[in-house]
Amino acid sequence: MPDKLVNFKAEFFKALANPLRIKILDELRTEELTVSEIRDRLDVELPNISQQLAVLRSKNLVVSRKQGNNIYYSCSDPTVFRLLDVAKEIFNNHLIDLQKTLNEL
Amino acid sequence: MPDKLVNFKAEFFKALANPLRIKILDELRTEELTVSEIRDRLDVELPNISQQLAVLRSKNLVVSRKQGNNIYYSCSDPTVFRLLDVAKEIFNNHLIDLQKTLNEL
DNA sequence: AATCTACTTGCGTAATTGCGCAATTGCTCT
DNA sequence: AGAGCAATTGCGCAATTACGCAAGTAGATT
Repeated sequence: MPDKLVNFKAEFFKALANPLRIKILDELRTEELTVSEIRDRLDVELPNISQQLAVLRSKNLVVSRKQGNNIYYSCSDPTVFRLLDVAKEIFNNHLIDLQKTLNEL
Repeated sequence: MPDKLVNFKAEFFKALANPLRIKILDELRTEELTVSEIRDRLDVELPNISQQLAVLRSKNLVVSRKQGNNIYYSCSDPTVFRLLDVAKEIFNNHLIDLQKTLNEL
């Protein structure tokens, strides 16, 4: 695997390696939202949201669009949600394994 | 999304958020390998490999099996590779977007 | 032009991470 | 028992990160 690709992946996963950023992305699954709307939904301080959005922006995970007084954020590539879904699948697999282990006791 | 799941995902992506760990996982795509074999393939200090394997182990991304003098590592859930593949896909999408932007200039 | 709104940036602190090096553990085989 | 090999652990340092708070910016509205 070429180094460029490996580093991209690492940077990419780093961007996802934070609960708040995952929650933000999840809010953007179906709609475009302003920073304040995200704040209201997640009940987190505005600067914190803004900062994590900046991280997501820098890794091109979200794009922003200014309209009037607001900045609307949306996900730039819906493929990202597949990552979240696969992660959930792995989570479920772990639960199943755990259950199997418990049943064997 | 429940907090348990969000945190799991964050922890999980954190485990993937490192070039060396990604390289290690990629080596384990097709075969079970000892720590020394991984070291030889990636040309990295042994303690470093061992440390990153410990991270992967703690997040249940790999499992180990002792045989004779060696410890064999393998990936516990091949679903993980789907994550790496989706990440590559996103990487490619970015490249395509970049190219489009360049062509428009 | 002054004010308001929406958002971003800067700063400080505490916590985490990667990695090089040395020391140690745990097996295996004489 | 002890030599030898494979792997892990501990330690120290530099770098990064999250997040709370305060200050700053930019465009809209009066």
